[in-house]
Order: sequence, then C-alpha cells, then structure tokens
Amino acid sequence: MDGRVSRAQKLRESRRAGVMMVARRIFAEKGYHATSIDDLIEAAGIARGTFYLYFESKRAIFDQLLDELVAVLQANVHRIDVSPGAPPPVEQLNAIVDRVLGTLVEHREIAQILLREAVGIDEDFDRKLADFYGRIEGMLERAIQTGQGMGLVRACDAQVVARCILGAVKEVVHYALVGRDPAQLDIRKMGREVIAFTLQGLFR
Amino acid sequence: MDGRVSRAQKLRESRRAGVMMVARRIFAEKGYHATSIDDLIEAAGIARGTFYLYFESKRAIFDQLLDELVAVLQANVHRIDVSPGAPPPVEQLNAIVDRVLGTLVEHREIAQILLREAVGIDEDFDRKLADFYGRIEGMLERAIQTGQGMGLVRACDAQVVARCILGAVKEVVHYALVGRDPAQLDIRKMGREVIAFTLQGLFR
Amino acid sequence: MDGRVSRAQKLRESRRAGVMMVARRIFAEKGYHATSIDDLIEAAGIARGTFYLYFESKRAIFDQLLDELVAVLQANVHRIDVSPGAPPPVEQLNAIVDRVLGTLVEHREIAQILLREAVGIDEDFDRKLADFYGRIEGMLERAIQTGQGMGLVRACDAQVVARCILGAVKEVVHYALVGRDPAQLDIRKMGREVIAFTLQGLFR
Amino acid sequence: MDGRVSRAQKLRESRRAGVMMVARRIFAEKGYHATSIDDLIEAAGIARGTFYLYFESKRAIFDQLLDELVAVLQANVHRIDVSPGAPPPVEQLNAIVDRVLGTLVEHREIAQILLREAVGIDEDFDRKLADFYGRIEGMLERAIQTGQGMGLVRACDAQVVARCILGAVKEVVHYALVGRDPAQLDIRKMGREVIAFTLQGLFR
DNA sequence: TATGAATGAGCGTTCATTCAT
DNA sequence: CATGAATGAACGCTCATTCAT
Repeated sequence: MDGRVSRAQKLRESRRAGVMMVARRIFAEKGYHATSIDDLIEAAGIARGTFYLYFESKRAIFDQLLDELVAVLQANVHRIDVSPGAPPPVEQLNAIVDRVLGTLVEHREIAQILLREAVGIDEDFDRKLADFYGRIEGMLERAIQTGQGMGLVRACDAQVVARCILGAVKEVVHYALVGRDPAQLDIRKMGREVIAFTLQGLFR
Repeated sequence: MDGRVSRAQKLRESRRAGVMMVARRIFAEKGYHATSIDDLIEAAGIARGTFYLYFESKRAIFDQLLDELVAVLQANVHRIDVSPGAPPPVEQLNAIVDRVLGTLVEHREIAQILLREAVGIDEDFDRKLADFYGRIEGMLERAIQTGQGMGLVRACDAQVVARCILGAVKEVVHYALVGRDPAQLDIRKMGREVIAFTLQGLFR
Repeated sequence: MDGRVSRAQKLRESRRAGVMMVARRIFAEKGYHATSIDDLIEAAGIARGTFYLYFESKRAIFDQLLDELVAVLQANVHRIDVSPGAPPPVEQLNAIVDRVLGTLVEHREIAQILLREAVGIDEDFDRKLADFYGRIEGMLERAIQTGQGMGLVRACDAQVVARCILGAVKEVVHYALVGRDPAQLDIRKMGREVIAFTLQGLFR
Repeated sequence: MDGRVSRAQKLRESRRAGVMMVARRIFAEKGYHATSIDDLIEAAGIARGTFYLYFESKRAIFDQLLDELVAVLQANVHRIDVSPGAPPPVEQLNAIVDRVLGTLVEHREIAQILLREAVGIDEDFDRKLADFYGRIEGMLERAIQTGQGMGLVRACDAQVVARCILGAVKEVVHYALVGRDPAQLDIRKMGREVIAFTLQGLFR
C-alpha cells in the first residue's frame, strides 16, 4: 500500500512539477499580473479545475516558485568560513559571487520573476521578498564585518555597503537576464567586474 | 479677462495637483495594480467623473507622476563638466550622488513608485522605465570613461560598473524610502558611504 | 417694456435656432446615440450649462428637430382636393410626391435623422415616429380610397398599398440623402420613376 | 468518446441557443442600445461571466442574431430562373415575395431587429446592414432588367424601382411585425397585395 | 444669462475561483 | 483525479445632467 501511495504521490508530484515548470516560464515572460490562469493551464495542457487541484491559487504557485529559487540559492551559497585553514575570505567571496551569478543564470526564469516584480503583488509577498533580500543583506553584512575584524576591509557602515553590493549584483543580473541570449554573455567576466568593483571601487 | 482665465487655470491646476498628491501617496503605498480608481477618488474626495476630468486614465496619472520625478531629477542632475577650470570630477560625482539622494528623499513617494514597480504595468511603461534607467546608466558610463581618460579610474568594463553603481544607489535609496522616518536617516552619511564604496570598494 | 422683452426673446430664439441648426447637422451625420452633448456644444460654441438653458435634455432637442420637419412637411403637403373644378387627383398626387421629395432634399439633414434612427431611442420617441408615419399613411390611404371612388384606382387593400407607397418613398429618399451630392441627383426624374412605379407598377 | 464530446457540444449549443433566443426577444423589444448585458443575463437566468463564455461581446451576439436571419433568408430566396422550361418569372417573383414574408414573420423578432435598428449601432454594423440591403436591391434590379429583356417589364430605372420594391416590402413587413398577433395577419393576402401593387401599380 | 467643473449611475468587460459531473 | 461550465465581484471608463459662481 505504501508503494501504491508513493507511486500515486510521485505521479502527483511530477504533474505538479510540470505545471510549475510551465508557470515559471510564463511568469518570467509576462510577469505576475499579466499572466492569467488561462495562460498557465493552456501552456500546461491541463483543465481549469485541475490547476486548483494542485495549487491553492495563482498567488500560491507564484509563491512556491519563489520558494524554489530561495531553496536553490541557499543550497549553493555558503557562508564564508573564517576558521583557520579555510581558503582566504576573498577567494570565498569570489566564489560566492560566481556561484550566485551562475545559479541565477541557470535558473534565469525564476530569477527574472524575482527581479521583475519587485513588489506590488500584495503585502504578504512584499514581506516575503523583503525577508529574502534581508537575509542576503544580512549575510553580506556579516561577511563585511568579518572582513573588517580581519583587517581586510576598510572601516565603513557594513549595512549600507552590504546594500550597495546587493543592489549592484541585482542590477547586473537583471540586465544579464532580460531578453538576452545567455550563451552570448560572459558570466565569468561579468562576475569578475562586479567583484573587482566591489573590492577596489573605481579608483586605480 | 487675462486675470480671470489665469485664476481659473490656477484653480484647475491646484485641484489637479491635489489629486496628484493624493495619488502619489496611494500609488506609493499600494502599488499601481492594487490601486483602484475608487481608492484614488475616495482619498481625493472627488467623484468618479471628476477624476477623468483631470486625467485621461489611471495609466495617465501614473505616467505623469513619473514624469514629474524624471523632470525633477533632470533639473537637479547635471553632466560632469571636464572642461579646464571646472571642479574636479570626483567632487562633481559626489555632488551628483548627494543631489540624487536628496531629490529622491524629498520626493520619496514618487521615488518609491519608481523603485517598486520595477516592471509589469504594461509594455509601454516597461519601455519608459528601461529608457529612464538606461539614460542614467549611460551618464554613469560616460563619467567612468572620462575618469579613465583622465587616469583617475582603473581599467574596467564601464558599462558593467555603471550598472553596479546604479544598482547600489537604487537599493540604498529603496531601503531608505520604504516605511522609514526620513528625519531619522542621515542621508548625507549614507551618500558618503555609497560614494566611498563606489570609489574605493571594500578594501582598505 | 414689451419691446425689451421682445428683443430679449428674439435673441434667445436666435441662439436657440443656432444651436438647433448645428444639432441638425451633427445628429444627421452621426445619429442620435453617437452624438454626445459634447459634440453639440463644441460645434455650437456654447458652454455645457448654456445648452441646458435652451433645451431640457438631449432627447428634447432631438424631439424638437423632428417637430420642425413635421411642421415643414405639413406646410408643404396638402390633402388631395376632390371638389369639382379641382385639378385631377393624379396630378395632385404627382404634385404631392414632387413636393415631398423636394422638401426632404431641402431639409436633408433633418430627413436623414428621421430615416436613420428608425426607432430605438425610447418608447416615447417610437410612438411619436409611428404617429408621424401613421398620419402620412392615413393620408395616402384616403387618397387611394378617393381614387377608387372615382374609378381611377383598381380594387386593393388601401392600407397595405398606402404602406407600400410610404416605404417606397422612404427607401428612395434614404438612398438619395445618405452621403450623396444633392446636385448630382436628378430629384425630378427620381420622383417621376417613383410615381410611374406607384401608378403603373412594373408591367408594361 | 465521440459520443461524450458530441453530447457536451450539444449541451453547449443548446445553452447558447437558449441565450440567443432570449436575446432575440429582448433586442426586438428594446432595441440594441436600450438593451444592457444585465437585461440579457437576467432574462436568460445566467451570470455575467457565463454570457461572455458564449459570446465575445454585446455586439457579437447581436451580429450573430442578424447573421442567423440573413442565413435563413438566403436559404429561402433563390434567384429567378429564366432558362427555358422554368416557371414563368412572375410566378417566381410571387414565390419569392411569399417566401420572404413567410420567413420574416416566422423569425419576427430577429426581423424586427433588422427593421428597427436601421443604423446607428456602429460603423461596422451600418456597413453590414447596407451590404445586406444592397445585395437584395441588386437581386431585385437584375430581376427587373431580366423582365425588361423579356418584354414583360416596362422601361424604367431599374435601380430606383428596385429600391421602391425593397422599401415597400420593408414597410409592410415592419408594420406586420410590430406588436401584432401574427395569427391575425393574413400574410398570404398581404403578399398578394404587395405583388399586385408592384406589378400593376395603382391604376386599374 | 452664461459658464464649465462636478457629479454618479450606469456601462461593458475580465478573470480568479468554485463545484457538479 | 480530472474536467470545464458557471460564477459574480470588481474593474476602468462614459456621459447626460446639475449647480455654484
């Protein structure tokens, strides 16, 4: 019986995943408001009612899409390890930026959603988004403070600077994702530029 | 007769401005999509038809709100003057950042709209927004290249770095504007931090 | 004092007439529903409120325009005189058709209104229109019966045939009036054709 | 599976037809402009959204109602056959008028719409209506010319006379349809009168 | 008298969600 | 579980009419 339930659940999950895959694309293409349930079910090839069998609401599937990205990002981005014997913090920062960029480009559709619909869906969503970025900002802030403690980073308001870095990355990624062929982008080079800017600023 | 026309026009303009003031607040609070004509007319204390006496459509008033900020920004932000005898470029850059921050905080509601509704109102609006940020980016890019020509700025991809700066400023401003008491913010200090980060990066 | 009132009344009447002249044109061009108060006051060069000073409502001015035509037609179309010594009835019928066509072409705008908006404005208007055509039909019917009494007209259902004649004239006039240069129309010839058809039918 | 699809489609079609039946009545009673979506859905006993499930717009259902009648008429009215051995043209003309009257009385509501809303819905509709009557007029004109070629019909302006016949029929039908009990009308007799008038005119 | 800003009932349409089959 | 017909609240917008100046 477990086996049967499991198989049924797997089927259910695979269907669900299929709809989400499609929704990811449509939401990324058209944005939250411009995407209708009709768009989703037509693209997914399912009936209206079936959609509501798998998702509570339009809002719910969008939410889950975001959760997905958050999960993906959290799985790929690690905190900087400052224990003795760990790689130098700078290298770790480089790695973080590289990984973040890579992850976002890999999941470009979902990332576009995140960067497009900055806010305005509803209060819950706004809070959620603010939380998400707040956590990233917190990570960056702590990294900066760690760097300061190690004498690597100059004295500055870690919170403001963390926000600057977050904003810089968001803007660069946004540009890279919107309507551009990912094959033509040199993500690596872009990452290096961002890192160089972040560490050295403009001055020579 | 001139006097009468002028007075009537002034009255009209002041009423118009009143509705726009209210709309500014509501749009900033709820975002474009979540704001209904009902919200606007109720807050402005006018009838449905009266709204359409002053504005062609919901979209139109939103547009005009944005144009307002763009106009204010363009009046306050000047290109960097590299002619001999002009103030040093760095100082001019500082002034630009200071002025931009000041202007945005002064027009916080409208700025919030600009930073909130990243995209998704409609294609025209998206294009308009992209144009707006594109022009800013272009200005930054040219400033960077000028700095490079003068030997002040290190070799880098001016476009990517321009985007970084734009993103950094947007993020910091966004944070500063959303639900925070402007009196408690040290805009000046914030500006300095952004400038320092922009010029020197993190490293000491 | 009478003199002053009279002058004021004359002014009032001439203004009124001016608006009606304009309204005649606009209603004829666009039809009742497609014509807005805005269209009327813009064309007449008066203010919104002024319009309501002269006319109770949009419906009212349209009504009065129709009354105008009815009056004009009634002034030009006379009953057939069958008293001894009168011109032969056939000649009188010819004259009636000629005069009707002439009157309608002369007042083409108002006639267009009458022929365009067959019905559908509201119940009162429908009744009024039905009355108007009913009276004409009655006149035709009596003329036919008179002709029958004189042995000129064959046995037939005078009411149905009266309706046929009315319809024939309406259709021909409608065609003649809509979007055609009156100078290029041979109204006289058209009238003769209608009369010949009415009297002799198709057969040779 | 075919059976199920067919049954579902039949159900859909019958519901659609139900709404159209109701709409036919309401439009005939009140006219296009005076009929609101509310009137239609209340009379049909369906919800607002349901209406738009079956019809694209208010305009669309009106259009389809008209197309219905045009289709019915075209199925019943044939061109006059002048080949040797065909029934005499006069008999064919008689048959045409009889059929047209019968069809219109049978579809009285839809016919009322056609005869009521002479023009004024919108430009597209006006054109459509003009086309419709233009085609009928063309048919009549050609019939007259054929009759002239055969020496049956007297010399006349075929176009003007065709218009007369069309107008006569329209007027008689309009009268017969509006607010009258069809059982009390002797359609056959009415047709004969129209035909007699058309062929012989008034004169004995 | 003349004005035109203000009104608000009413419109046609959309679309996320429900539920009987 | 899957369907898709049905729902109805909500929307942006229009326009004939009113009324304070």
